[in-house]
Amino acid sequence: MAIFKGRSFILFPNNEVSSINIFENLIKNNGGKIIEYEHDITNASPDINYGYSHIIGLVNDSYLTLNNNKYEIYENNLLLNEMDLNKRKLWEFVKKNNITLVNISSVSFWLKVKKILINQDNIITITKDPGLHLEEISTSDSCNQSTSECETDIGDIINELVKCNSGSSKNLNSNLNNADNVGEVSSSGTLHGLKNEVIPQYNNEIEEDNKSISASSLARNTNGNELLIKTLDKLSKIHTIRGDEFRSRGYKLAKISVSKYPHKIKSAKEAQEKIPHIGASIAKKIETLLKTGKLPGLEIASKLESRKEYFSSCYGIGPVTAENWDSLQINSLNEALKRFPKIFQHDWSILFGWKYYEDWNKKIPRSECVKHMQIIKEELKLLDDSIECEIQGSFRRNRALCGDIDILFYKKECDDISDLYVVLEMLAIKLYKKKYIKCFLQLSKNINLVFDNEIQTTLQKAGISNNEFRSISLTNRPKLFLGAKLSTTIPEFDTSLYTINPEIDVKLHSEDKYMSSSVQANSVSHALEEYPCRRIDFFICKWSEIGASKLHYTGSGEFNREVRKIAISKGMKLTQHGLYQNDILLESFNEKRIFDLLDIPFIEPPDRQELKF
DNA sequence: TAGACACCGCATTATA
DNA sequence: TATAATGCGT
DNA sequence: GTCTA
Repeated sequence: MAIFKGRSFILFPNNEVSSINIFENLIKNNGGKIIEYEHDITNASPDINYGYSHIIGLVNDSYLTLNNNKYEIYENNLLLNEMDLNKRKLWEFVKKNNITLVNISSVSFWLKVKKILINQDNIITITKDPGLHLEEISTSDSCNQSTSECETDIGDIINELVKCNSGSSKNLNSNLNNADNVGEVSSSGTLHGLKNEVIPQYNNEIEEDNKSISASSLARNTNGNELLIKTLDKLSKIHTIRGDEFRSRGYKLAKISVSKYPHKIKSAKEAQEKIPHIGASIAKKIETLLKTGKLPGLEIASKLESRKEYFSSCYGIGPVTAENWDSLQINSLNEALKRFPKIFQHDWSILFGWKYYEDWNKKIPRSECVKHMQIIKEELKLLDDSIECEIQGSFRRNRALCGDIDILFYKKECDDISDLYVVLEMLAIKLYKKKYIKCFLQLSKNINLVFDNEIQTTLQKAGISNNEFRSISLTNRPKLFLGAKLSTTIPEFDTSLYTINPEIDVKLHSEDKYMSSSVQANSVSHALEEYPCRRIDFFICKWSEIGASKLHYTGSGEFNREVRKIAISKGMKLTQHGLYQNDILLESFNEKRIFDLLDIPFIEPPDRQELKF
C-alpha cells in the first residue's frame, strides 16, 4: 500500500538514531519521500495551489512534552544540538512556512488505520522552554535571537539549574547518583552473614574503606572519566524511569565499562574503539562532553522525568503507571488518588508504599540488619528451631548500607515448601502482634485475619471505601513481603546513624504527607527519634536448591544477569532453582559447583557487584 | 540488519 | 471460563 | 543503547 504517495517528510531532530531508521523505511516503503536537504524542497517544487501542504514534519517522541493534552516541543539546546546544519535550515523552513509537525509514532498509527490522520490531538506546537536558558549556537544566527530573549526572562530558573548541577541542593538526582556506591566493609574473614558474629561497625570511615577498596581492586578509575561515568549513569536512570529497559541497560553497561577503563579518555574515537558497549551514539555524546564539559539537555531531560521518578519511587508503582499519571499532568499521589480511587482500593499495597514512602527510600545500616535478624531468629526458635535463616542480598555482599533485608529460610533435608510456609506465616503473625511487623504487602487467609483491619483504616485515611473482595492467595507461597520497624526500646539506639540527610533522602510532596507514617513526628528536620520502617522479604527454598537459591538472592542483579548470560551461551539455563541443560538439572545444591559447571572461578559474595568477566 | 539483552512468581486485566 | 498478556517485584 | 549472527 502506498498511503504516503505524494507526501514528503522531514525528520527531527535527526535521522541518525536507529529507531528513526525504522520509520524512515516505513515511509519509503509506503510511497513517501524523506527530505534531507534544503534542495530537496526546491527540487520538489510546491504545488501552486497547495503550497507546502504535502510536507509533514515528524518529531522524535522523546523530545515532546504533553501540556493540557497538547503536544509541545521546546526549542532548546537539547533539540537544536541534535540537529546538524542542514536540519537547522529545514527547521527554520518549517517555522517560516508553518509546516505541520506531528510526533513520529503517528506513522505507525497511520499505517494501522490505513490513512493519514492529522488533528488537534497529534499536532505539535513549538514553544520556548520555560525551564531552560539557550546558549548561543554557533551555526545559526536565528537561534541567537531567542537566546537573548530567554536569558533575560528566566534568570531565576537558570540559577536554580546551576545550583542543581553543582549538587548542593536537594534535587532528585542526588539520590540517583548515590544508588549503588555504598561502602564495602573490608573484613575478608566474615563473608557469610551471621555465622560470624563479628559485626563491622558502620561509621565515618566508610568513605575511607571505599577508597582503599577502589585502589586495590582496580575496578574504578579515578583519573578523569568521572563526568562521563556520572553522565552515563544519569542517562541510564532516565531511561529506566521512561520504561525503556534496554536502552537504560545499554547506558549502564557503558558506564561500567568506562569505570573499568584505566586511562583518561582523550577522544570519542578512542572510546568507541577501545571500550566495549560504546557505539556511535554514546561516542557522539562523549564528543560534546569533551568539547563543552556538559551534555546539553540532560538536566532538562531528567527534569522532564522528575514526576515519573517521584511516582515510581513508591512501592507498587512502576514505569507504566508513572507514565500514565505523568501524561495526565498529575503532580502528586493525592491527585492520583482523587482521580483513580479504584486503583488504590484494589492495589491497596500501594497505600502502604505511600505510607512508608520516605522510610522505604532510606538505606539500612548494616548494624541494624543484624538487630532485625536477632528479633526474627529469636521468635523463630520458639516456633521451630530446626528451621534456619540467613540474610542474603546486599548484606551478604558485605555492603555497609542495604536497600532492604532479604532473609532466606530453609530446613535441613526438607524440600516441602508449604511445610515451611506454614511456620513462616505463624512467625509473621506473631511478629505482627508484637508490633514489630508493621504491614504486609500480600495476603494469605491467616494474614488477612490479623491485617484486614489495618487495611481498612488505611483505606479510610485515604478517604476511599472498603473493597470487600480483597484477593487472598490460597497457595503456600515461597515468599512473603513486608515492612517492619525496630522499637526504640532496643538497646544501642544510636541517633547519629539516623540523622536526616537532605542530600539523599527522597521526600514526599507536602500535599502527600498526610498519608505518611512519620507525619505526626512533625516536619521540623532534626535527628530521628525512632527507627524507620524497613522493607523485609522472607524467602523459602528447598534444601536441595539451597545453592542456586543463595546465588540468586545474594545477587547483585547485575551479577546474576551476567552469570545467566554465560549459562545461556553454553546452552544452559540458570535460575533460583538450579542450573539446567535441556531442562535437566545439573546442580542446585552446591553454590560452588554451579560456578564450576559454568567454567568460571568462584566469586566471593562481596565481589559480586558488577561485570566480572 | 533483525533480534537479544535473566528469570521467575504473583495479581490483575485483556482476549478468545 | 480458560488462557495469554501486562505490570511489578525479586 | 550495543552486540552478534
